[in-house]
Amino acid sequence: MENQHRKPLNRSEGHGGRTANAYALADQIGFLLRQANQRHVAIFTSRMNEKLTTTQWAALVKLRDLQPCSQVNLGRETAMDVATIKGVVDRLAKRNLVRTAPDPADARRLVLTLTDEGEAAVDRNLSVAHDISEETLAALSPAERAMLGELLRKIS
Amino acid sequence: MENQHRKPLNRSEGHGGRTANAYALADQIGFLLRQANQRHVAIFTSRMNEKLTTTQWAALVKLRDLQPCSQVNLGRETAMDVATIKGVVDRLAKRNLVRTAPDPADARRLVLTLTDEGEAAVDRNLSVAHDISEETLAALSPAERAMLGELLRKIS
DNA sequence: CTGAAATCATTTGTATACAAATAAAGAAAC
DNA sequence: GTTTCTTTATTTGTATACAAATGATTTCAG
Repeated sequence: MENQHRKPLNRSEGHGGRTANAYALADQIGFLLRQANQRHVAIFTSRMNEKLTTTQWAALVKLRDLQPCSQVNLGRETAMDVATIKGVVDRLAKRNLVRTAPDPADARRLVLTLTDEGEAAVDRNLSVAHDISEETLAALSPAERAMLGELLRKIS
Repeated sequence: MENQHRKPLNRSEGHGGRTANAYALADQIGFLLRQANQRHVAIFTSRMNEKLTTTQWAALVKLRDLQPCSQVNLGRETAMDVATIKGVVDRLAKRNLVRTAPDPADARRLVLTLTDEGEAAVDRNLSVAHDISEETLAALSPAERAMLGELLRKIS
């Protein structure tokens, strides 16, 4: 039934010299970013073990490098909003991958560290994570991968 | 307090010849895509009128080109899961920007069209949407923009 | 003509994503 | 020492995002 009975009408043709054809969804950077991200997440979900999500993994890996670390700082380092990192940390703590404790020096703060299970989960999955990035970028040459990284950093 | 008392330990050093330093979150394609997407969404949200979200806008613009169109098809064309497009269409219908009706030829289907208000909202915001993409890509030269688009398509 | 497979839509559940409001605690200014 | 500002964390609400299950309807194979 799709479009079978009705010819598409470019309603804004003639308006201000810019036709509707000038704006194609498939060419918009937002659309391209969303699609690329979705495919990456799908690859991640299908290959990562222990039902870890992309953001849970990011939090674990970053915490391993920064620990001990405050929750707000971990959120900053992993590009997550304060409400988002709260939820991610809660779920990781619930799975006993992360330990939380009050900061003796500053009662406002929550101090995060990886548990032994958390450290082990990171160790076990580093090569998997590497393979995930590899699969996401499989269609690109090494030079193209470097270029993509540079261009994405430029627009972030 | 961050890392003040504890030197970072690269626990996996010596394991299989690949150090933890080989996996830096900030270099991962997933992280870069997520950050670029977040910045784009923030720009979109701050500039788009009528509290339209990126996915609502995508649905409106695509529907304008495809209408009349089934819900499942609109979801496919806008890279949205069947549960997701259902929610997006519900919110647009609730705002009277989209009309839904059963398909006389196929009782399984929901046929979508834009209302007059929906058409008007698209017309009013095409140049805004164009400016949003422009701002997202402002740091890139025309050649870099084309390259980014091509690379993102290759990994989608 | 009948049964199986496929399609479309809805629902439920879980996980982000983030704005905004709120509260507690620490830092800074006076 | 007090007041104001900033920081950290939690909570609430709204919007995706998608897997999985379910039901109705259409299509296809035999």
